Amino acid sequence: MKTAKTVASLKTVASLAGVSIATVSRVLNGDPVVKDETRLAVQRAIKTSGYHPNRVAQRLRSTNRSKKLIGLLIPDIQNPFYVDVIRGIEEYAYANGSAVVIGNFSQDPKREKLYIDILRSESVDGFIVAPSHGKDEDVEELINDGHAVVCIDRGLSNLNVDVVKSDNEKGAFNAVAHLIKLGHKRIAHITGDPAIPTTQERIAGYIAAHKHYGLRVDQKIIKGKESNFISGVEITKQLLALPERPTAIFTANNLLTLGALETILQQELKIPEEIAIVGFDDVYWATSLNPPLTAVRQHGFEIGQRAIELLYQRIQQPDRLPANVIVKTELMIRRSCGFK
Amino acid sequence: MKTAKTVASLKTVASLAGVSIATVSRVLNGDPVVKDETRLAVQRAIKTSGYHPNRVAQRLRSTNRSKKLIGLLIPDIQNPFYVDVIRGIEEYAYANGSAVVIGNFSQDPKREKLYIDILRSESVDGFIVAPSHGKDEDVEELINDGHAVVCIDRGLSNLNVDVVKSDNEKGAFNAVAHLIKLGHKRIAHITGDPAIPTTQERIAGYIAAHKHYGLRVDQKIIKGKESNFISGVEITKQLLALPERPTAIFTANNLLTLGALETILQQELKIPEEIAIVGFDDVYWATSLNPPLTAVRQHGFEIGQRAIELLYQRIQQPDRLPANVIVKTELMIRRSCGFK
DNA sequence: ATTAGTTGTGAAAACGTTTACATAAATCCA
DNA sequence: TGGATTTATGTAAACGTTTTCACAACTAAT
Repeated sequence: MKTAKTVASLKTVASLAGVSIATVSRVLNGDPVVKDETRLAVQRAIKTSGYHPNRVAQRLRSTNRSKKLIGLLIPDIQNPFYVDVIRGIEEYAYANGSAVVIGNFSQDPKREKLYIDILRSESVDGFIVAPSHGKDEDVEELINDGHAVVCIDRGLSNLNVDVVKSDNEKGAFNAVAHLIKLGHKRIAHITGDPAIPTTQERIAGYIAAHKHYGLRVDQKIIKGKESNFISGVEITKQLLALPERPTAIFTANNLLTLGALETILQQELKIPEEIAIVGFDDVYWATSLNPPLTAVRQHGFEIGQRAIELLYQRIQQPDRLPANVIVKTELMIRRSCGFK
Repeated sequence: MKTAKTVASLKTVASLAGVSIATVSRVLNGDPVVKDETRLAVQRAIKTSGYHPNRVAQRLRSTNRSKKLIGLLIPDIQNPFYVDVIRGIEEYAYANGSAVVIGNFSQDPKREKLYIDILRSESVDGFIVAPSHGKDEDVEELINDGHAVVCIDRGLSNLNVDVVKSDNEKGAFNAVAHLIKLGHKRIAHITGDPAIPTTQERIAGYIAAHKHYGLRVDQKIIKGKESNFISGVEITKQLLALPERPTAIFTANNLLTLGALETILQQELKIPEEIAIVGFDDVYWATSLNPPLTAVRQHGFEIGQRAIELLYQRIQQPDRLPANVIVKTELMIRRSCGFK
């Protein structure tokens, strides 16, 4: 027969040590007031009973928490960028005895809302969110209700909030500048979902690079619909069918890059001789591609770390002015753009 | 000034509706005993007060939970296979109003233990675990203490427990058989960490295929140290340096595959003409590789789904006999092995 | 020897639920 | 009409903590 052992509680420990539960609680929380003798007795009782504090009861009772529970809302767990972010957050949480609840809402605002509700009623101590869009009312409400919230990857247009994100414009600028310096004159840009702020920033970087190097911008080869693989395939097809075909493509994220690569491969075009490519998002398999992919590296791990640091701060002083952390990107130059 | 609004509780709703908290609770839980009139009044009060049940209090009080909290222990969140598993679990959880707490322990048993402790004291309703090794005492203890546990990817040697995993041996068999049928006679196998059960099963499949087709097994070209990228690089180098070089490599997971690919690329060997490759783990970027990768597909999403289904069952009837679910694999034939 | 202060501990309330039990009101049947 | 039954609701305990307050036992000061 399998029955759940009744786990040791404060009461168990208290009677074992011959003290009240209050005293046990004091020992657990390191209250210096308890006599050394009692402390030892209690500690012994804790050991022998195998007591572990019940975090649920702790969370219900106290507002002043050291072992935190963090809610994390991720738009797409399949995207390796977010996986890096998660790892950064999780590393820090682990080091501080905190736990992380992850909700992966797959870019679906309805699902995002459900998760917010769940996490709220789990009374998590704070949220880290990549809002599904710039005007995300559910996240706004969360903040207005006094919850600690840090945004990653994208901010909120209506509200001043802690944000940690990449320097998207600069990253795009560098990528395109690299192509221009290699002699490319006709560079297409496959953008992500135009509704997402990062998309716009990357477009801005693309244009800025053209301006900076005195190259004309052709709006017809800046195209994008959604931020996924399919969209990458479709738009690459359109671009490759153009009478005046671009010599290079700059893709706005790793899924678009994959779509582009697959299409180029199918049409048996040589990279970089016939078409060069540089992508936003460096991924761990970029060096195993043939040829290895030149890519804009976002420091996802660091973004995650900064986000949770900010969140801890925000929990401690809710009135601190919102911070805006911009994390640098890095252009990883490999062979997919060719050499000069 | 930013102060947390005091959220509505049963008490708020009760006084608003002019009933007792017990009645409100009954309405919330769909108890048919309440009069329609009162039910309506209460529902109105719930609406206007914006009440959401506090899951922490619910969890503290009752043992009979419908909205579950599931603890998920993942060895390596960077591995896309586990990401698929997570998605499967999470999809089901979402559909049932449950939440998932993820702990990513990065193959570190100490970290695994910490997470188990945390999740335990968060009183999660059940655990889904990929044990860090076959004799995982922490997981065993969990089960012995009466918790609901389902293992994925690997079982427990000492204990009979619900397990969901791929048919590793068959998958490996098919991959190697495919190579043999294409005419390869000297096929190397880069294995994962020999301590992990799946590694052994895949080796068994490799050998079985050789036996089945009357091919001699050369133990010298079955090599492996760890299950990571570095190991893939190292062992591929050794294999390629062999006087009698293999014509094909079968890699035991996606990270090893990447290591192998990078090495082959660096040595400028042509795939599949000079060296063919087939990998365990199909990944979403396999079709964008040049050439596209032939791979054994594990149905991670389904594995996740089956696991959480089993977990729900186990929670409801703790004494049910442990199930052992084997999920089929599928060989995705692409161009990295060449054509006949 | 009395008072004042200090030190260590316990009793009890509170957090927001669920639920066993009690009870008031309404209905039934003889 | 009156007792038994049913129906709907309320009261209060319990879950495992934290925390306020009270208090007993000392110690120190007069």
